[in-house]
Amino acid sequence: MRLSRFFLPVLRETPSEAQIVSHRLMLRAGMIRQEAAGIYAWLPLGFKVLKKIEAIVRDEMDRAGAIEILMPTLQPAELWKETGRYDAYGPEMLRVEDRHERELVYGPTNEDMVTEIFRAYVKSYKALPLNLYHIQWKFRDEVRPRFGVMRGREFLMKDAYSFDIDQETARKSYNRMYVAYLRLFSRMGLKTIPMRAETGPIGGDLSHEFIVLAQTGESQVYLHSDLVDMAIPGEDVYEQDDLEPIVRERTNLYAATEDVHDAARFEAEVPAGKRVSARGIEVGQVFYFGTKYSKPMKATVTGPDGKEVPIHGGSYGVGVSRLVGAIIEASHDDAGIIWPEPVAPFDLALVNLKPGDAATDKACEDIYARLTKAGKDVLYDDTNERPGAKFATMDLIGIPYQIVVGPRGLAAGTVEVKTRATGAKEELTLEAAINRFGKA
RNA sequence: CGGAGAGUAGCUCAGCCUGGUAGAGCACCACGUUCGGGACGUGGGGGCCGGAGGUUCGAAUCCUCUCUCUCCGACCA
Repeated sequence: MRLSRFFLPVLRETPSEAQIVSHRLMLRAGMIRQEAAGIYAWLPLGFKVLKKIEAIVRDEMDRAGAIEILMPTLQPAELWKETGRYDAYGPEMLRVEDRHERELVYGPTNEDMVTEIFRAYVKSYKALPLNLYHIQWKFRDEVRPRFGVMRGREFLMKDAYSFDIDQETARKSYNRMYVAYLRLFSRMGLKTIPMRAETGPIGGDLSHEFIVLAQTGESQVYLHSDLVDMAIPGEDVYEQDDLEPIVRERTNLYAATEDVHDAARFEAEVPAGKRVSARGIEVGQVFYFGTKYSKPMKATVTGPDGKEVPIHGGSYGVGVSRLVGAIIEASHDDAGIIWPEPVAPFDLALVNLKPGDAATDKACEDIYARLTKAGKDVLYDDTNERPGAKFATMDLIGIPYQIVVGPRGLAAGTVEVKTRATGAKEELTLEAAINRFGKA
């Protein structure tokens, strides 16, 4: 993409409404545009990142054996009345009426609907376990939206729902998602810690929140320091039938958000030198809720013994749009965002320091053409901005690598390759620079 | 939903107290000089001053109502 043809409305000044760093940087980098309180339009740069995150989530869910569907944003109110949540959910749920005066809700979550879909088709235990997920926009009419996309009213969420014949197998499904979450956040360059959590309005009795440690986190968390650098399971982990050991290794160590924090237990279970108290951002949550929905909704299957039993369910959410903010909170510096490579909006930036200079233009076009052909997503800054402004923009939008091409370097036969995260600069020949990134 | 604050140009803000036909910096456009870490000059475009009432000869400015947004708290992926 040529920057001169791209739509990248970067702001030099910080919009006054933004308080936290991720919100400020997302506005400055031209990633989002606020349209109403807690409601954002995604501009090209932000949308690219959102899609990258979504793709990683999807890929990991598929690996873990979940099956993607897509449920609508609007749901009939009857479904919610059937489970009693129409009243239980409160004003946070957006309710609308269509022209026939039928009540609809803009889905804040999908347990009710997915259970309805399940019960319509699945009648035998032989179809289990089953895990259906979708990635869809949700709406929760928060009293006080804030922090940009970190707490919007409209947000993109991946929600998966597992169906099992009994508690024991449901536990396996739960563990599978637990491990999938460890991997999926790690793949985005995030360190997340699973923590015991309250179950909230979703209900149930087994739940963990996945928390990114960040100084600007919204909640206080307490944990055993060994959890921080625990190895992430490899991609072949799903071949194992029983993931309990991996889960147990973590749940044996104390980790809790302040809602469920027990100071006495914390001190009893964690040696003084291992106690960590930090701020965190919740990016995912897993629940096991048993028959909470299957009983009232009569989502039953016939078991091997011929008896009809309600399925045991779990639900598993990832805040996809929130992750964009969370990643920035965890990875930025004074100059701007530092994208982890897997979620970066572009693989690398190519900076032409002197457009109009024949040799510089030619070198840039050459690099651009060859890297693009090699499958790299390159942002080519071919604008007439002054070099300082170009560097500031590139640092702000946080593309992992920059190839800087100018007459001075070319005279010496080199271009500069900069790594955003470390600030490291190398002088390479043009060929060396291309080869550095050109192997697709 | 309680408490606090803000709505004036795309962004950051001044003007309001003490009414008199709307400003600055940045951004944008043109020309020129510049050009390796956010250049400079000259000229230019852009605002029914959130909305509705009211007071007044006259309202961005005073009064009333209303909408929106932000912050702190309680609540949440």
